[in-house]
Formats: sequence, C-alpha cells, structure tokens
Amino acid sequence: MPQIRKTHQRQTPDFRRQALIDATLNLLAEGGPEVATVRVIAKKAGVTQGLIRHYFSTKDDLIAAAYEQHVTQMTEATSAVLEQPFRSHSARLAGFVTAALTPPVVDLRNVGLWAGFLHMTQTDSRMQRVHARTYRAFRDRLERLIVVALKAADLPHDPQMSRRFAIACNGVIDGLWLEGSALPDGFERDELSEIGLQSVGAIIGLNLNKTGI
Amino acid sequence: MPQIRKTHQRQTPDFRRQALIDATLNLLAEGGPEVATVRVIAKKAGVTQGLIRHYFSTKDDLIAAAYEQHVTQMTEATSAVLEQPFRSHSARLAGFVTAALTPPVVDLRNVGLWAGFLHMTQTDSRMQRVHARTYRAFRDRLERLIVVALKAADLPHDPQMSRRFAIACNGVIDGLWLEGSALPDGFERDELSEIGLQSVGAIIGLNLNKTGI
DNA sequence: TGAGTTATTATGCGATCGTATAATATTTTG
DNA sequence: CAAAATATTATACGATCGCATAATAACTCA
Repeated sequence: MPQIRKTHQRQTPDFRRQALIDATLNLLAEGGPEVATVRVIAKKAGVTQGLIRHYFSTKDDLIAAAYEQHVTQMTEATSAVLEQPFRSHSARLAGFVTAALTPPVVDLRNVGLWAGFLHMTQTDSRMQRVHARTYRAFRDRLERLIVVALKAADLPHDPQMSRRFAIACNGVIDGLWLEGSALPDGFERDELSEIGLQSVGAIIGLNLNKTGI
Repeated sequence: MPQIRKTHQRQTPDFRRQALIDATLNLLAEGGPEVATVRVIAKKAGVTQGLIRHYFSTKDDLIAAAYEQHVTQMTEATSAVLEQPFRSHSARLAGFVTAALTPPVVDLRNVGLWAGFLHMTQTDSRMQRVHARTYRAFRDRLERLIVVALKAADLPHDPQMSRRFAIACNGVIDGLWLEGSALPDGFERDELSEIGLQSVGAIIGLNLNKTGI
C-alpha cells in the first residue's frame, strides 16, 4: 500500500487563531511593526501566509485582535493577586503594587509591545478605545484600593484627593515598570517593587513597606 | 528677455541635512517607523528622495543621525537648568527633577520618538551605544546631585546607597515623564513635577517640595 | 467508502519599499 | 562669460509589502 505523505495537518480555528496572534505579539515585541509582516507572522506561526486571510479579514484585524488579547492578559496578570486574602487593606494595596512591579508584568517583551502599539493606539480608533478603557480600569482599581486603605488608617480622604493620588501612583508604577522592563539588569531582585511601595506610600502618606500579606 | 523658471534652489549641505533629520524625527514621532519611508521623509523635507542618498549613504545612516541629535537635544534640555544659580543643593536637585518633568522635555512627541526608536536601540549596535551612553550620563548627573544634597543636609550616604538612589529616582522620573507625555490631559499644570519632587524626596529622605530657587 | 465541507497551500497582482545610476539645473570660479 | 563643480531631480531595478483568488489537501459524515 502506497505511503501517503501528509503535507499538513488540520487544526481547530481556535488553535490557528491563537498561533497567529502569538506569533504577531512575539514579532511585534522583538522587532517592532516593521518586522511583523504577514509573511513573517505566518512563518513563525507555522503556516503559509494565505491562512491569515482565512482567519482575519485584514492584517489590521489581526493586529487589533493581538492587542486586545495582550492588554487583557496584562490586566489579568496584575489583578489576579487580589483574589487571595490579605491581612489588611494596606497589605492589599501593597500586594497590588508589588504585582505590577514584578515579573511577568515587568518584562522586556511587554515594553517592546507597548512601544510597538503606541502609534497605533494614537491613530486607530478601535485600538484607541481599548487602550482608554484598559488604562482607566487599572487606575480606577488602584484608586479604590487607595481609598479603602486610607479609610482603614483613619486618614482623611476626598474624591478629588483620591483621584490625584491614583493618577500619581499610577504614574510612578508605570515609570518603574518601564525602567525595570527595559533594563532588566539595572535592578536587583525585589528592588523595583520595594521602591514602588516606598514611593506609593510616600505619595498617599501610608507606610506600605512591611505590611506582610 | 525669457522668463527662466527655476526648478529648485540650492541650499547649504547643513541646511538640507537638518531638514532631512527634522522630517525624519517628526514622522517617526507621529507615525512610527512604518510611516518614515524615504519618500515621505524627502517630501516632508521639501526635496526629492534621491537627495537622501546624496547626504546619507543609507537610510539607517539618516535614522542614526536623527537619533543622535534627538538624544543630545533631550539631554541638553534637561541639563540647561543647572546653569543657573540655586539657593541650596536641595534646590539644585529639585530644579533638575522639575526640568525633567516639565515641557519641553515632557512632550507627546518625545514619547513617540522613544517608542519608535526602542527596537532599533535593541538591535542596531551603533544606536545601542548612543543609548547606553546617554542613559548613564543622565543617571550619573542625577547621582552627583543627590550625593551633594545629602551631604549638605548632613545625611548619611555611601556609594552603594547613592547608586541605588539614583537608579530609583531615575525610574520614577522616567515613569512620570512617560505618563505625563503620553497623557497630556491627565495631569494639571505642575502636578507632574510636584509628584516627582515628592517621590524623589521620599526615596532619598529629603524634602524637596518647597526648596524655592 | 465516497461526496461534501473547509482548512490550507500555491500562485499571482499592483503598490511601495530602499537603493542605484544617469540626467539636469544651479552655483561657483578662473 | 565659459567651464568646472556639485546640489538636485528623474528614472529605473529588484525585493517585498498586503491582499486576492484558485487549486489542493485533510477531515466529516451520510
């Protein structure tokens, strides 16, 4: 009986979509938009370039899908820590800040993606909406944590102040995230999150450094 | 006498080089690497694309020249403030931090450029050297300012500690710079620099908020 | 097992990419 | 004012871009 040589294997749509999205994100993170061409993406995903059109009506569609997944994943990676119990509201806030300043959130890959997506989020309206929504979700969550921690410590707080606190803390966190991700060897282990806790604590007037868990 | 129609005007090499570099930076900042093609750059500079080859041996050469000018300009914009006299060493440090967190250093254009250049600085060895040199120059200057301010305040300091302080403060500054530039409407006037002074002060244990000039 | 479904490959098209070279216009100079 | 120098334009080439369509292979199910 003749040996039939399979040229390829069928996969489920979900599998292929995911492979294409992953390849897109990896290329975008490593080489930026110029490198992430349809042909290179397809090759990295282990398919031929025609298949992209079969799953995404256009390249921009694939990019947008990849962006949506990336920001969702980033948000979840930071928020997951809040599911566990904490000894105090301060510790809860500290845990959140620490998670945002620790791998896998702090990662050169994520900075590369952030840079690669920046201009698109300023131009493409679809990605603009996703960006705005995600940014506000993170900051609002941070603000709620701050307010609760201030209340528990019997410190004064009002809406205007807490909003400003949240903006400031968000800025510090983003900055440290940027620095730590872009310069992996620039900080020692846990140094980044310690600085983050100290800074956030200084901004809102609460000591977060040794709150335990 | 016949009307002779000039098709173009000659310009000095410096003028054309500068026009090409400016066009490159503007396009890179607004649209990223994909938009900054030789044809678009030439058009924005008011010349035809062939002229690029006349002044730069390759496109990468032009990009590298543009990057070099950009980082130099950024550094100078921040350091210029140190030329003026200050009432105290703390005020001097505060002035430096404030300058780094105020326009024209804080600018959406600069973030766009930073994002556009990121992958190149990770890949191209020439741009990598420029990046490393500039980053260290900024951080070292910050460290010297911190050490002097600590000494003047009779606070303890040692090499290891001041290095860590400089890294941390640099991180906070970069973060706030990023946040303030990318979200121009997210902060009120002077809010960013105030947060920066508060955070840097908290990190090194010195009150910088109302040091005057 | 054979027809139907569709995932996948194969191939081609027009546009644009960076680069190279020739032609031309402008300015300088002897 | 003619000739040399060179800044600038004009044009072309091969490679690659995103996208479209046809051909083929793999799987499903009556």
